[in-house]
Parts: sequence; C-alpha cells; structure tokens
Amino acid sequence: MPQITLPDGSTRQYDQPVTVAGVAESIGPGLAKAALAGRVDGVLVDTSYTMDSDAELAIVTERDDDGIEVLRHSCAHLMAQAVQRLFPKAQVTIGPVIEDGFFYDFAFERAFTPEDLAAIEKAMKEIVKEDLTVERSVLPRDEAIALFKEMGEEYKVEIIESIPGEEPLSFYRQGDFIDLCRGPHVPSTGKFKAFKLTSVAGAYWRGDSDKEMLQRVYGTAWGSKQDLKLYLQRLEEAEKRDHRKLGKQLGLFHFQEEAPGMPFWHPNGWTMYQVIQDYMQQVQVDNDYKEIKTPQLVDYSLWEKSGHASKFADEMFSVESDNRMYAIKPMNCPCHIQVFNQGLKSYRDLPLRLAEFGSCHRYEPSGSMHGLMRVRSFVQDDGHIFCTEEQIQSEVADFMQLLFSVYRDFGFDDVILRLSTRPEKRVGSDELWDSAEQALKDALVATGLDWQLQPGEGAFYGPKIEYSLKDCMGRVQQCGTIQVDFFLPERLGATYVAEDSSRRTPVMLHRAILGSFERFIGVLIEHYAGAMPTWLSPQQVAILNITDKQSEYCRKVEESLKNKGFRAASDLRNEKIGFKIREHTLQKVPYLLVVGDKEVESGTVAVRTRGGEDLGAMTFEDFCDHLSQEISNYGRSDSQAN
RNA sequence: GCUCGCUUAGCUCAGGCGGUAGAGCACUUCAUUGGUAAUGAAGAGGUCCCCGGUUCAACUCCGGGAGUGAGCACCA
Repeated sequence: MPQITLPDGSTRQYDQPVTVAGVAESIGPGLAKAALAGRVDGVLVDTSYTMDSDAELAIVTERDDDGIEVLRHSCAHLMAQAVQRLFPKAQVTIGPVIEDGFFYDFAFERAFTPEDLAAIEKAMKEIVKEDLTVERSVLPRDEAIALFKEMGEEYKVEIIESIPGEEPLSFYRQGDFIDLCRGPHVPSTGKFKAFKLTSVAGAYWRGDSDKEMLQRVYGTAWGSKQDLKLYLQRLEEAEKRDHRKLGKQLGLFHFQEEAPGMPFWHPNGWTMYQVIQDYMQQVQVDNDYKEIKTPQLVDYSLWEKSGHASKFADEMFSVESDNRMYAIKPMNCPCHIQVFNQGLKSYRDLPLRLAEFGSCHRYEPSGSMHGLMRVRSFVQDDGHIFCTEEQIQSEVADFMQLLFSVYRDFGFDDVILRLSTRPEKRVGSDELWDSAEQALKDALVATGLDWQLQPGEGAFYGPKIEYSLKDCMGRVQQCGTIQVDFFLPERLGATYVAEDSSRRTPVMLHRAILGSFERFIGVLIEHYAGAMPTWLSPQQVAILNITDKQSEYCRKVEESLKNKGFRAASDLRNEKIGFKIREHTLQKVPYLLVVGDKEVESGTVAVRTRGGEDLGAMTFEDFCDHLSQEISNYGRSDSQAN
C-alpha cells in the first residue's frame, strides 16, 4: 500500500505497487506524456520503476536539469542504434553525457565523414518516429559477457570484465539495439524533440594514447527546438568571439609557420600587453614583491639538478654553444632559487617574495597548441615566496585576496577554486603534507566561497590551488595558481638561518595570478569580444574631423589627450564621417570624438561610444574627466559600462 | 604525438573532375569636403603552402613534409 509523497507535499495512496509512469498517469495525461524519469527518495530512476512501499517521488521532465541529462544520455543510445543500423560492423563502446550534449565512441574500420553524420542524424529521426519502447533488464555478468561476445561487441565485453564486483548488470533495449548501462533512460525513443550531431573526431580507447583510436561522434540534445536554437546561436556567438579571429581583425598579433606557437605581437596587441604588465608591476610593488630578471638560457646541468630534465626533456628547447648544452628556460623556479641562494638568508628575511615576468619556452605537442591559449613561447607573471611552514597559511590567504582584487579589475567576478591534494607518488612526509593541505584548505574556507577538491591531483612536490575563469564558450580557463613546494628548495640547496642559528630549508610557494600573459589576453579578448574596457584598449579615443577645415583643431585635441596620458589618434582622412565611425566602431575604439564646425566654434567635442551611444557635445576638460573616471575603475563590473 | 579535415590576392572566400585563375573588402590614383555604421570611378596586386614523383602539360593526380582547425592524449 505505497503512499507517494510529491514535491509539493501532497500525497497519493495506491492499493498496490505502482510505477513512476503509473503515478504520472494518475496525475494527468499531460504529465504522463512528459515524464522522462523519476526521482524516488532522491535516486534517479526509469519511469518503469516500481514503488512497493512509501516513497517520495518527483516526476522528471524536460524542464528539470535531471530530465535533460537523461534525455542526452538516451540520445547517445539513440545515436548508437542509428549508427549500427547504417554500419552494422561498427562496434559500440561508451556514450556519456557531457556539458550541453553527449558523445558516443565507436570502433569502425574507417573515419566517419560529415555525410555519414547527416545520414546518422536522419536514421535517428526515423527511430524517433518508430517510438520504440526502451526496456530495462538485468543480467548476470557471465550471461552478459556471452551475449555481447555473440554480438561481436569486444569493447563491451572488455568493459563488463573490468567492472568490479559480482552484482548483476543492467541493460537497456530499444528495438534491436541493446546496451550495457546504469541508466536511467527515457521510456521510449519518441521522446526526443530537439537534437543535432555536431562533430566527429578521433578519441583513444579508454583515454589511453597507447590504445587504438575510436570514432567519437558528438551531439547535443535539448528539451525543445527553441533551446536547441539558442544553443546553436551561442556557438555562433562564441565563434565570433574567437580570440584568433579577433586578434587578426583588431591587429593584435599573428602567428606564422616559421615560429609555430609563438605569437608576433603587433602595436595594438603589444600596447594591451604592456598596459597589463605595467599594472601587474604596480600590484607587485604594492604587495611587497621584489621584481627580478633571470637568464633565458641556462646550462642543462641546472635542469638536471632540479629534476626537470629527466621528466620534461622532450618538451624543452635546447641550444648547444661552445660545447655546452643550454636549455631555453621552460620555467623560472630554479632561477629564482639561484637568486635566493646568493648571500646568507636569515629567518628575518622571510617571507621573501620574488617576482618575474618570466619568458619561457616549451615544446608543446603540436596538436595541443591553440591560438594564445596554449603556446610554445609565453611569459608568466611568476612569483616565488620563500617562507617558513608557519607562514604558508597567511601567505596563501594574502595571495588569494590579491588575486581576487586583480581579477575584479579585469572584470572577472566568478572564480572557480580547486584544491589539489597529495598524489600517490610524492616527496615529503605525511605530516608535512597534512599541514600544507590544511593551510590551503583554511585559506579557502576563509574566503567563504565554494571550492572543489581534486584528491590526488596535486604535484609530486606539494599541494596546490588552481584559479579558473570561465570563457564565453563555457570552457574553464585555468589562470592563477598557488603551489606549495617542499622539494625544489632542498634539491637546489636553499637554506636560511633560523632563530636557533640552525640551517633550515625554506618552503617555496609558486604562484601566478594571470598564469601567462598570452593566455590571459586570449581569455580577455573572448570575454569582451574584443571590446576591451577602456583602460586596456589599445586606442582609447579616435578624433574624427568632418572636413579638412577642422584638421588643425583635431590635431590639437589629439595632442592634449596624449599629454594627459590617453591613447588617442585622429583620423583626418578625406572620408565621410559615417565611414570613419563605422571603421573605428569595428575596431572597438571606446570613444569617437566627432569634430565639425559647430564643435570648433564652441570649443567642444561631440562624443560617441563604440556602442553607438551619443553622449553629446562636451568640453575637452569634461571629456577628460569622464575618461579618467572610467579608466580609474579599471574593468570592475560596478564601473560604468558601455 | 594520434585521427580526420583544411591551406587559392593583404583579408574573407569563389573556382575548375590535368591545359598556369576570380569576387568583395583593403591598397594606389583621380574626383568629391560630405554631420554619426560603407561617396564614385579607374588601377595595381597571385611560384594556387613547400619538396619530390607521374604526365607533352600539375594549383588540380600520387608520395613526403610544414602549418592550421575539431577532438583525443599531454600540460613542470
């Protein structure tokens, strides 16, 4: 006699065991049709799930996030079924849900083509029309293995054999297609309203580059055609914001064959770069960092001593000269320890914070490069804090406040925090790890923000916190980091004299706020779609004359603006004002000053923003005040946006 | 590094199933001095990514390489 409690608190009495679908049916035909799954006492189940005792039930539809997830997972099955109808030789492997969609990996004799994709999508639509019932069944694993062996599904056999435990496994069948799956799934293939296959690419079996490559087909699925449309529009928008495209359009940087993965910065891009560097320099001075500069080439022996050569030799550029091997530095830490090691350090010198805009080169795998986001030549806003164990927590806490403040200046309010703790292979005692992890954890908790734990993801030399920003495609871009290092200072012989005059090894904190200038600028470009906040804009003001008569006045305005430190340029070309406005708007110049006879006469400038807003005529001084005010707010979201 | 695709004028892209190529924008010149997202006309501009091979003939076909895109793997 189950009594079912619904989310609104109401209850329903049934005189015999009832399924989720049954409850939905008894509430109304609309809900019965919309039901995709159920949540029984907090557990997501199929609509065919039977409740034989009292339970709390929520009917899951396409309006729930859970419902969309079930829909996407089932859509992966739908796709696999379609693929096997078209290509019976294709073997199925795995097909999970991912953000905004799903994928399924197939083993097939050749790569799928875009035409195949279209055909698969068509077959999927046919299966939707057939409205096949999706049935759950349970099989003991030896029977399951026998079944898939008979079907020639070697990968499934391997998966089943690798699942630990002895419990029977669940399977889902729709028509002639059956797949191993935990579920839950939609009740029938007629439930899909809006899906699209988006791309196909290779992917390694079990994510292992030593294993064979499978065909991965990506798709997206939504609760309604409208949602699908919005998603596709979002993709289009993201493409428009692609920093590689905008980098070209706005004349920021370029890449060329002769220097793969190494940007050539153009005047506009370099201006932006330098503004950021100047800003960071000031931030470091204000926070008691000492800036240093270390060599680009360092004898290979240092990298052997530091342990980097044995692990990363393949990813390091090296140079031979005068019978000596040098490495182009792939990181700055060993060099910073060399600076620390000069002279005798006292505990009174700690914490010692060294910072460098450190230019590094790494031979990144060719397939991993991506515009400015992953390059072979980059500059880190690198810093190393030499301190005692007791100082770790306060240093980490201070760093975090600094990082948040810097991110806010760049217009980022949402930061994703992740703590990575001890991996299996590591150096240092457990006590040391305990205290370091606790210090990082305390600092995180003190922020009052959410953070994620990544157990086992720490470096072998110590735990770390990573700070990530979300870009326009929803891709999470890791930028900042702070890492505790118990290893390198000892390995490279760093010591200080403690209060009791004994020699001790300092702890080193590796830290970066931006990460690399290159990637950070890439993230900024996409975040702002190229329309950088005024303080970062390569050109802040364009002065446009209407006819030659106002040229002299324009030049004077330009000079005065430059004297006040603004980045201004006048455009005195013999072109119509509409043409000039269009060009500078497309170049995302924040302010356009239009100057005609009226303005010359009244000694004003007519101000137009790149957003198309007309701020009207104002005096030069008023405009300068407006500009200064905006620039002093940096990119903080509470500042006046345009 | 792996799988698949792509590489034609400064940029964005057409094109021909073997006979050395085209548009728009940009550029140059001329006319035009026009008030808030494209003034008009003329002109110049290309080893069709590189190296081999096949062929009377290769930008096109074949082989190799480079760069690049999506994804995978990697990321001190």
